[in-house]
Amino acid sequence: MEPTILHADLDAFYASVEQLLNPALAGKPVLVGGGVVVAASYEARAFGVKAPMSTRDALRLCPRAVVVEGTFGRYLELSAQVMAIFEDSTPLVEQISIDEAFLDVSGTAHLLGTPSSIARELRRRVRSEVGLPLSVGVASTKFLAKIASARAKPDGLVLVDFGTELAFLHPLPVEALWGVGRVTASRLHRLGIGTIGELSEIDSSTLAPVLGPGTSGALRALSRNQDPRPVRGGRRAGSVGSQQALGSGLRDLDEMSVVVLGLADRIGRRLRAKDRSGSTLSVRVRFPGPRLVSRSHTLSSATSSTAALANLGTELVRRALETAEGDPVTLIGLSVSNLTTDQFLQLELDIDGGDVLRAGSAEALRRGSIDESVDAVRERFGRELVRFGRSTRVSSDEFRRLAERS
DNA sequence: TCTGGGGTCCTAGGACCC
DNA sequence: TCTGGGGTCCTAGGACCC
Repeated sequence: MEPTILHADLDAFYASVEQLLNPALAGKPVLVGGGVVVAASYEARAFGVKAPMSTRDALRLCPRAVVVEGTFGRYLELSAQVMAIFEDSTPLVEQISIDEAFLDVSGTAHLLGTPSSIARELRRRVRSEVGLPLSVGVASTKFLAKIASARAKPDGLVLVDFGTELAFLHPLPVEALWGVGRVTASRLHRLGIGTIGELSEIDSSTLAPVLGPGTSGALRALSRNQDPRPVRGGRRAGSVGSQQALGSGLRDLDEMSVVVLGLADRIGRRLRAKDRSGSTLSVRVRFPGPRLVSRSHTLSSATSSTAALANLGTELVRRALETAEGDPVTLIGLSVSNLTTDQFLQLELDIDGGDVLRAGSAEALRRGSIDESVDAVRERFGRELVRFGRSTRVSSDEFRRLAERS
């Protein structure tokens, strides 16, 4: 018997795709990104280049590197092809980013062979059918499989068999743990803890005051390879967001509201394309320092309307600015959470003095041009949209006529 | 350290309800 | 009106990941 959790991770994904699409780049150091390196091929990493690093610094380390801007749409396509191959080996696939996923093969191992032979087959198929290198870790828990796949890179396979987990885990630095970043690592170092083995020996009365009871308990459990989290298939995103850096910064709220409108439009379109709506809008504003201020608001019903997100977003930015004392804003981010899946949408337009027009919209109509329809209705009546949420279907000839005119 | 843009999860306080 | 405890939701902030 072998452990049945796999972590499959594409190697230097964006850079590998660029090398695949343009064979002239194969075997050469490739940097993907603009001002910042988002991904670096292994040939570039050999010179010490890492993401994220400024392109200027990266080129100093590796002057022969080829810089490409990146083609995100192609990355999504190839990612979907790879995920489809994963789905062939088990229905329990939990995609955690564009280039990696957990697989639980406990249900299919008796049909397809041992977990490590399934992992070899995944690597072979992704290489031959998509053309990309894939590394896989096989272990008894999720986080250990993830550490194993990192050890397998580039283009390898690592199995951590039953009984060998702690011997594999304990010599590693605490930074190898999923969830230990810069802050937590430096707190652990101050306690004299450098390796996962040392972490496993520390008692909670020492650790909890430094990291808090939650993080302390979780890390102590991980250091003993205790990770009960199951592989969850069919997970959907819990939030949709977009953000924009603003260079040296903006001070004028009108200029910021233009940025907010652009972000709201991007988010609104992505939500509508997925038939989803959200009821909580969060705004993140960065000031020099850097200082981050966030403001959020929860609506009584979910929305995917560009106009509604933009109006509320601008209001939240205005509230965030109250803390700023004239500092320039260097970044604005918008994010919609509390997502629901749309079935039908109902519009209520406040026309005048308590006289409310209700108009229902069928899904097909909403998909194409609901925002334009809303804007057309609003223009026509000169009133603000007051409610835009999920509801049961209400048919309305009046609305259809208005929408058709737009 | 920041440079980008997309996310997840956790914590803690306060409001509100039973 | 205050006594108590428990649960949920909202908001703000922070750490972390790719």
